[in-house]
Amino acid sequence: MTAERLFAVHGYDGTTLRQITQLAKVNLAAVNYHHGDKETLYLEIIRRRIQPINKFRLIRLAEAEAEAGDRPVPLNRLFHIMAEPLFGLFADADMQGRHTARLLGRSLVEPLPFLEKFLTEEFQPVMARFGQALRRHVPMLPPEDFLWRLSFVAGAMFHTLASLHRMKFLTRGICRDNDHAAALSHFVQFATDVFLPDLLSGELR
Amino acid sequence: MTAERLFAVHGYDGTTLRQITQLAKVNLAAVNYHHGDKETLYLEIIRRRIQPINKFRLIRLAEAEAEAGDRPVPLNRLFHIMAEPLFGLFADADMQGRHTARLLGRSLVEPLPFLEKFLTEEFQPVMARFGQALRRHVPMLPPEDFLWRLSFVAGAMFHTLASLHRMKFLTRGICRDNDHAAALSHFVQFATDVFLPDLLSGELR
DNA sequence: ATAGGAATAAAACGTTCGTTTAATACTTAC
DNA sequence: GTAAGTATTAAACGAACGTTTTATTCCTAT
Repeated sequence: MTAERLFAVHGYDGTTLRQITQLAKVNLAAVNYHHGDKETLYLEIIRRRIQPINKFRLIRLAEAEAEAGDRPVPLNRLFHIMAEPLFGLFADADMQGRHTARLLGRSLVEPLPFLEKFLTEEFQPVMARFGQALRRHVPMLPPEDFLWRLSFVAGAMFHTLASLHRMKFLTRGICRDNDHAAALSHFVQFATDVFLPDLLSGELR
Repeated sequence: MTAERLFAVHGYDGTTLRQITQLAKVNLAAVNYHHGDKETLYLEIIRRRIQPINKFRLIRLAEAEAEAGDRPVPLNRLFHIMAEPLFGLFADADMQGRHTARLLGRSLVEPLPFLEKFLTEEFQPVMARFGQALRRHVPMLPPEDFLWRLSFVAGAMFHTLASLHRMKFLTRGICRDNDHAAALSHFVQFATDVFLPDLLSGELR
């Protein structure tokens, strides 16, 4: 979809229906006829991408927990389950996935009022179950500390999704653009380290 | 400034000059008379905030390095120098600082074409010096790994700046809104942990 | 006191926006 | 084959946008 790319690059307000319809070579009125208004179009695009991802994440989480039995799911596996479906978007054969990823990274940070309710409802279940599983690794960490760390890690992921397309520029040529495999493995390692029980017990600092 | 608040909340494209001038009770034409066009206004707002902060950070960095002599500046001090002037914006007596912080967090993530050159020139020197100082703590870490971690930590900081005003919502009431002191101390601890030499040497994992 | 430049104000400029209308083409079913 | 529903198109709508023009007020220096 052309709309997805333009929204990802220029944002909601920065994209016009005329840009979309001209580039996609469809009639302007068609978008209102099929999708209602601009806000609905945007929401449908987001939903079509996010819902399968979150369902998939919940399934993978349940699998991992069943497999782990009484033991907690390993940290790196937890973060892999959460991050892989998102970074995996970049692996699409066409360029579409990376636009999607960028759009998601944007939408999760930009506070579009008409999107807030949907995003909350959509992410609440997966965040709740993920948070529980993660919590088992650091049970005596104060809830506040836990949530600060989780927020930092989430911010790192969102930021990566939104800027993976210009990593080469940001790192002065060292890291490659759209290298989702490297991003995923480095992120999982990074996030795992942030919640290492031995680290957080304070005996290393 | 009213413009700063509106830009911070609704973004560049989502804010109109008419909103700004009506809320600020000034004439619409005055903004074009005094600032040229809308892009210039936005850039001036950003510059007026960022330049003092980056100058201050470079001074603090030089002080810390002089004080440390041959030894590297401690990790937590490095991150404190980088983060404190930004989170410190929330400490302004009026509400202005937190809008500024949110605006910066937004601007550093949203790719506004007319801003890119300025931001690059503005942040390149401080990032270069800071990167060097940080590098001394993990000299054998491959440059790629180093930059990935640095990118994650930067993303965490930007995201925190842009969303500190709704931490209570995001943490379901556990963390408070606009708690810049907690944000700073938790972030410094977090970032320090991410670059702990003992951690990165791999012997803990 | 007054001329001249700087700031403010009101009004209008031309564009572009999202959306709607109204007419036409296409598809499907009987 | 034709009627009914569905999809596409061109054109127009009113509103809002950033910016400019023109007129007026304010300030300052001689």
